Amino acid sequence: MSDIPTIRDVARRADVSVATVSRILNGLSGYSDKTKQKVLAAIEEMGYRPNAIARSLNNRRTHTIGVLFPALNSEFSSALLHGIEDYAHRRQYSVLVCNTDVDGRRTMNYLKVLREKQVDGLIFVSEVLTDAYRTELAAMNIPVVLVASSDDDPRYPHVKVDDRQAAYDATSYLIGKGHRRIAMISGTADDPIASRPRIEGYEQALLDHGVAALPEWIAYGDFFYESGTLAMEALLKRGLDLTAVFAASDEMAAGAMHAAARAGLRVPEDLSIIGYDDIRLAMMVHPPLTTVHQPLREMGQEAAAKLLLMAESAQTARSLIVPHRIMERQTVRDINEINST
Amino acid sequence: MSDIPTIRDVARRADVSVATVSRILNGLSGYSDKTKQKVLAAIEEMGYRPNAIARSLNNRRTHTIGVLFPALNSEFSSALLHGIEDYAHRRQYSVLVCNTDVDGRRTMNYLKVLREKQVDGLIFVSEVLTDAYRTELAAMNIPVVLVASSDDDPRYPHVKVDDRQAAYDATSYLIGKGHRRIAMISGTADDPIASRPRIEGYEQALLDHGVAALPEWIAYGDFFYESGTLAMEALLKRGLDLTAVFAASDEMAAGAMHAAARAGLRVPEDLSIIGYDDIRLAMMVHPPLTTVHQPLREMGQEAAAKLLLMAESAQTARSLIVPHRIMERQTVRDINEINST
DNA sequence: CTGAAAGCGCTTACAG
DNA sequence: CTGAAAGCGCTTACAG
Repeated sequence: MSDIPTIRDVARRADVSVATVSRILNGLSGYSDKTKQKVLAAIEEMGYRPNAIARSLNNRRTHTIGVLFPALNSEFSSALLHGIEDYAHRRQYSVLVCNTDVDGRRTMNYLKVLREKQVDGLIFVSEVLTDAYRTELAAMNIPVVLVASSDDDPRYPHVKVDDRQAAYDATSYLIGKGHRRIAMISGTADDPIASRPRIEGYEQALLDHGVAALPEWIAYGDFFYESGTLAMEALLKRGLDLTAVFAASDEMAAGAMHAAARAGLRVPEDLSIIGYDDIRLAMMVHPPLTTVHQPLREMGQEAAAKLLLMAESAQTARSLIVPHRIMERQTVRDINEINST
Repeated sequence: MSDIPTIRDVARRADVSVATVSRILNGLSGYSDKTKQKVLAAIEEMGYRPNAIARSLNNRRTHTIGVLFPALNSEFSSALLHGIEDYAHRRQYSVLVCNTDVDGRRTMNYLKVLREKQVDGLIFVSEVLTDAYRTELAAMNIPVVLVASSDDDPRYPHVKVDDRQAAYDATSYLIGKGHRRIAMISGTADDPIASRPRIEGYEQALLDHGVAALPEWIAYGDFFYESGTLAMEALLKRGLDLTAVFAASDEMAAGAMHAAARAGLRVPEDLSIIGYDDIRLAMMVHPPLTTVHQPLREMGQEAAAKLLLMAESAQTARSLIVPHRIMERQTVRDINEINST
């Protein structure tokens, strides 16, 4: 009595075969309306629910996707996850979250688990594929989409902004406001996605406007708040007499604002700061942070959409560069006005 | 050749039965060391990985748990999720995230999906159980743990702080700093977990210190930033001449700080503010927010630990009230000093 | 120490 | 329109 009813129990009760119940459950054809009513009634009475595990064993589809993040506890990740989960749910898929913790071993471990659990697809967030991952992915033979990252292998499409261009635009924006002495707070030096291209965009913008780009104008952090404070302090110590800073993440920008305040600098009166990401934090700091907006939620949705497309049609999706834009708030001062006054 | 190898393929290759391969895979006894080597070699050569779906069908255990959140994109949720995921992973469990979106229908929908997918347990975050949920949960017959919420049913243990006491302590802290004209920004009025007890704690602290607790000193928000700004503005409009505010979430506290600044009030010089949660935002706003610390990450871990205990031992875990504490930063001014100067 | 066989709860040709 | 039966990839008594 306390046993969970199976399709057999339903069949017995409705006095039909399990095949018929299965057909009705799956909306296939091949039964009279009378039979259908009888079966539906039995299902209702018994409180029957199909076992998705058993179903998956036949179908070889679990309607579950895996998402790998390097850091779960950042707004960046949760905004993306929100978008992914949203789309997946709409399409009746579930999402398994994996926190790789910026650690290769944990990623490999997760890949093995996800393989065993037969997920229908995988989304990598902010992670660069190593050869080991590639080997494992090839063996898994399921669709993969990268978010805020990219790979040369066409089998692994990505969804991201044009980081180089976005950094170029952020820097140009500062220049447009009359700034010339612009420093940058970059993320981890060796990150080929979120650091190198942004540095290049920053340098290119300076060069295109006749400003020299010097290494000592760049300080390195790790994208998190504390490192932004440290980087800003380092920059200040160098005595560069700067008027503006471009930070490669909003958290680092907030950290920089903190360091500036501690050094007696007012933002934006004494120092202008522009961030990157436009996570909710940006609008919650004071003054609200001018930053490069990345449509994180949409990026998550797009990535999920591509993944499911690949999972259900076996075709490979195309990469997508989503538009970024400068979100003007109150941390950048226009010095042009001052000069012309 | 491109087919994924199964346990049968391994058995054939190692020239043993599938039963033997299964035993070796599961670390059971009953085979010679020579056989073991042979099988392990075959597994290695073929790149075989057991199919967890098939295994689950036998075991009736999926080693997967579900977590339901009302809002994925808040630091509050992601800190909890981080703790849950962390513990689950250590114990070889996977976690399925569900964003219920403050919407009953979506919760019921998720419960059905999680039931079909045969999760081994469920964690509800910040959600009050309705009768409909209870019915479904009873039918699922799997362990459930509540986080930042609670329920009278002893089958559903919880992990949370003592909200009433925490609010009492926050308010008392303000009083200890010489404040008497203390307003409160509460969360959604009808929330029996995160609103009622905190309001009671606030009022009790006032009363215990001989200060009248009046309804007009309370403004209501929804825990998010924007509502904090609005609530603060409403409070200011009432002309209460207040010196301090207790906000029931850090986001609302940050919003209140914003409104205060816009009204020309300096924090903490003109207005003291204390928040609730101690999410990372609290240390990133300026000045850093004094707040009630909830050990979110640990709460997530504890909840997961209780859930797995229940899932694996069939005993029911006990509820846990975790310790909160006042995290002193820079948004509360001590007026005692001033008065005595 | 080892294997044949039943079974987990479904789906899906196949036959009627 | 309907059912018997094989099969999905494992595990687990049971027998030897």
